[in-house]
Amino acid sequence: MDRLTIKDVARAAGVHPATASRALNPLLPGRISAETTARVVQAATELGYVVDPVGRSLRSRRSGTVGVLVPDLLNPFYPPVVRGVQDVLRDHGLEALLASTDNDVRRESDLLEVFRARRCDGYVIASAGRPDAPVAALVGEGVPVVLVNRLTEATAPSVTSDDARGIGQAVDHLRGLGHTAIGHLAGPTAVSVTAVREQAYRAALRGAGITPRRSWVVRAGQYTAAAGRLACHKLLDRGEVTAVLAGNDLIAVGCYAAIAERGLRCPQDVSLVGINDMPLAEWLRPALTTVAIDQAELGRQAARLIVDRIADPAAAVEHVSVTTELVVRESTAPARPAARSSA
Amino acid sequence: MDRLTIKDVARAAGVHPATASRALNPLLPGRISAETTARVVQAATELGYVVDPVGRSLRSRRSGTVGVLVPDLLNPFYPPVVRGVQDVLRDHGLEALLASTDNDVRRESDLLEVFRARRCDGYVIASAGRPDAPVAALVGEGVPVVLVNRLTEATAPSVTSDDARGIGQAVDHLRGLGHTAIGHLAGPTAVSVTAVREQAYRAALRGAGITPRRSWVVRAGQYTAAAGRLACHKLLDRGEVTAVLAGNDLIAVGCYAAIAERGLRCPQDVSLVGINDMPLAEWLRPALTTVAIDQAELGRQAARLIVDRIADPAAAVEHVSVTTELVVRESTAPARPAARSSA
DNA sequence: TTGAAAGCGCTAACAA
DNA sequence: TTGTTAGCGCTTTCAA
Repeated sequence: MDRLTIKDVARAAGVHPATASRALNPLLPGRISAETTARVVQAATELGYVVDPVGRSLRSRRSGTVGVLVPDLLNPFYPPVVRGVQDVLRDHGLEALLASTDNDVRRESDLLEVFRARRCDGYVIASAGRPDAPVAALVGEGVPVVLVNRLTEATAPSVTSDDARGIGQAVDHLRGLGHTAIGHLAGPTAVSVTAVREQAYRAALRGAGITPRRSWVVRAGQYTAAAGRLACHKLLDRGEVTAVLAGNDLIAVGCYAAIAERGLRCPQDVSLVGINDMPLAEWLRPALTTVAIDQAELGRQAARLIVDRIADPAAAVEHVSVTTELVVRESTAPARPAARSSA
Repeated sequence: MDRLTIKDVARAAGVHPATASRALNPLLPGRISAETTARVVQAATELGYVVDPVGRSLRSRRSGTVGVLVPDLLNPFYPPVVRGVQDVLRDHGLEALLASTDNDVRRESDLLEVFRARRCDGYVIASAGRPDAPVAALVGEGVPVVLVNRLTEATAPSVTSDDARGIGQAVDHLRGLGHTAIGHLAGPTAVSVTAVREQAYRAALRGAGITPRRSWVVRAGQYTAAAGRLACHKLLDRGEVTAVLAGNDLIAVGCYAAIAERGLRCPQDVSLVGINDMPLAEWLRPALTTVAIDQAELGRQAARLIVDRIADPAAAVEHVSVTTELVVRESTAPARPAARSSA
């Protein structure tokens, strides 16, 4: 017993294969009578026919496939994004091809090559590099591309989280607790959200009537707990701040360790705020106060945009912003009258 | 400027397209002279030709694609597995199609349907359900399938982690610290590793000269921190155990919360051991003692097996076991002379 | 609205 | 070892 083809369906319905094909693709030009369509659809259903995407793809030059590129699948930020993308794509009969670039531009361009060979209809690119040549080339050729959480290039649609809003809330929250010396552990400069968050942090401080100092910002080499731990030690060595805004939750995780290693307590001695609200954030002790980003929503919006773009590559370039919200848990507390941290 | 085809390469090399095709696929029957091969390869390289997988797939009935099914991409256990799979597949010129079943058998069979339509050359199935119909059907049809961390069906190759080894080490470790009442928070019965771990736990206790009691085992409804917290409360309510072996690290995360909520301390009052050594395990406070499973290795081995199986579907069915190792951190300590836990 | 014919890019089968 | 031929399954012309 071999695989069913459109010919089998056509024969069963008593029509030409081309007619059957058209009946099963109702949106395409060349409409078929309701009767015929019904007959074909019934035949297809009864036989259990499913189109062969390979044959279709070869002829139609569409693959029903979207290439999804993330910088690091091991970072808990991305799986929910991917999930959101897949859910929406599936609703539109599209499949996601997923790959992780490991923050490597060379690898990114290799993977794009592979995707292109497979004739992806579009691309969702969340790899966090600054504007880079391969992606720019793609966009330049008019291939449908949606950027997620990347420095917005006006030429491609994008989805970003409105980090500034949540960071503003975080700073206000800390200010309300009496903190006036608030540090920031920024991520690596190679990642575009880093700059966004750092600027939002400075703006929020000013908005709260605090003049940010250079010495309050320490750069973590990566968005990892290990890098966060080191950076936090550096920041606390300076003995100025009573609260820390970590560049993301993984960096915050490193802060817990650094704070404890110095014999300090969170939140009594140092208040800590993360960004992302990753799955385990509420389970840390103390539970992490953090700027929640709805990652799945980022993914869903990205999928929506790419679906639109595939349907009409010439449509206006849309930029979507997903709102963020401070989630207050246990890692923030009123500032001590006198900071206990300095040497 | 259109896409390059094999005809372009053939023309440039002065040979027939079929010859060019063969030259670029050295493993296939019908060997080509070294000279010709060199000429073709050079032409292909110079022109920047890459085969069109769609055309190839239609003709050869191979897709260069492996369907990878995981139960839940949001569970930190799986991303490293996926990563391992992808790395090895890529070395063999194969791509992974990835999907998450959400522990839903219905969804699993839908996804397999999609994969089959795309003519995957093989399947790596890590969805954790007990032996189920769709997968059994696949195996029955002789389609290359590799099972990861599932109840071994002798008919399909499989990769499992040797949980018994690490669990044995964990129990010995606790015994050595003076614990004799060691509880276990088992996962849901629907997941096949649950039974494996529970049995290993009982066997290890007996091996350590301890008679396991029924009341020492509580079942968590899911492999999540929330379920672990509830189950841990139940276990501690019984006031018997001084140490807990959690069914996995997520369950262990819930235990931290439960222990703290009862005014107990880990590890002074209750020792805790997890299973998996997930990325954040070492960053929890206290750092989690856990049975490390090399998830990426699970993935790599699975990929190796599926590659072999695709090459020779009739080859002997191989079962690979990946070793586990106890990682001692800070969540385990000597048993207190008198347990402080009971009411 | 439907049918006829052609061909997407590639490689398997056969022939030389 | 290489060339010839044909066709994988589908959809898109073009014609009726």
